[in-house]
Amino acid sequence: MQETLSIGELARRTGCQVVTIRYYEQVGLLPEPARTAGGHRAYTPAHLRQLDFIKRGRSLGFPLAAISGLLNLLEDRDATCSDIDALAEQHLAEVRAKIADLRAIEAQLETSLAQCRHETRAQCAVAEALVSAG
Amino acid sequence: MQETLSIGELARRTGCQVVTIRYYEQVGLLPEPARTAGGHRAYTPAHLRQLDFIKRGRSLGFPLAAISGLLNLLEDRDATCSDIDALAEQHLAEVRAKIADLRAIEAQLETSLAQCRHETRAQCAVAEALVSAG
DNA sequence: GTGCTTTCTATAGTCGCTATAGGTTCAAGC
DNA sequence: GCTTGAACCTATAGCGACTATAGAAAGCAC
Repeated sequence: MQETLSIGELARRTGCQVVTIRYYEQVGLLPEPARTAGGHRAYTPAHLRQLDFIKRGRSLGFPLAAISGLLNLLEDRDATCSDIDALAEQHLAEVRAKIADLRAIEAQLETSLAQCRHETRAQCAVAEALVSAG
Repeated sequence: MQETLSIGELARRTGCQVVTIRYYEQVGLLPEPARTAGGHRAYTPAHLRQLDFIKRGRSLGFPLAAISGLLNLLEDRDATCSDIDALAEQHLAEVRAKIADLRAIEAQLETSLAQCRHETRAQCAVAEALVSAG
């Protein structure tokens, strides 16, 4: 009937790892595929599309739970564009918060490293920043 | 002889959580303290200083392994300032790499959200970015 | 001695995989 | 038909840095 894909082919086409695909199935993110007589997974093109979606979501940093929510929204005929955008907005806010955190860390490390004269260990500015309050 | 601190006091003074302090002991980052007759941990001011150090390292995003390395360097009389700075430089590079990743994600999310007209679900730019290659 | 808070240990869960062990199936070549 | 080697199967444990839970014991004020 339908052409199917082995888990290896699916991995190659999506850029996911085989173990990761099985993991997605285990946590309910990817539906269980049919099996061959020998018990090997036989995926359909629909699985390929869904895994592509998951992969893109992951590359945007969405956690698996959010991707699961997005998949539900896409299947829900009553869901609106705003519902989808709300998830993306929320994620964007988290991404920006992380960037802000990391930039503060970057600035502190830069300052300490710039101040350091690389002379004696006792005067190391990096050590200083860690030992005393700053 | 020496005034000691309970784990709760140590937590309050350092801003760590009690369970986290016990975890640090478990993984060998904080030395095992003496115990009271009843088995409660009795910390010294040296523990307080070390935990403060760990806390500052964590707030700079250093992984526990790096903090362990830094602690060893501080105790090693032969270690130089450059040894310490090398660890910080390496960490700074990792922080910058993460920032770059997150900024790319931020830009993509911003673009999708800006393009979205919030009209029909089928035309949602965010969904579009996830469903089709981009 | 009576409560109440703090502390104790041990275990399991979080997230998103990754690694390992030990076995089975499949596809191609002969 | 048979062999070989790759791909596949399940189950389990590990990563980092905690967090949560349960049930018991200690400590301290009144």
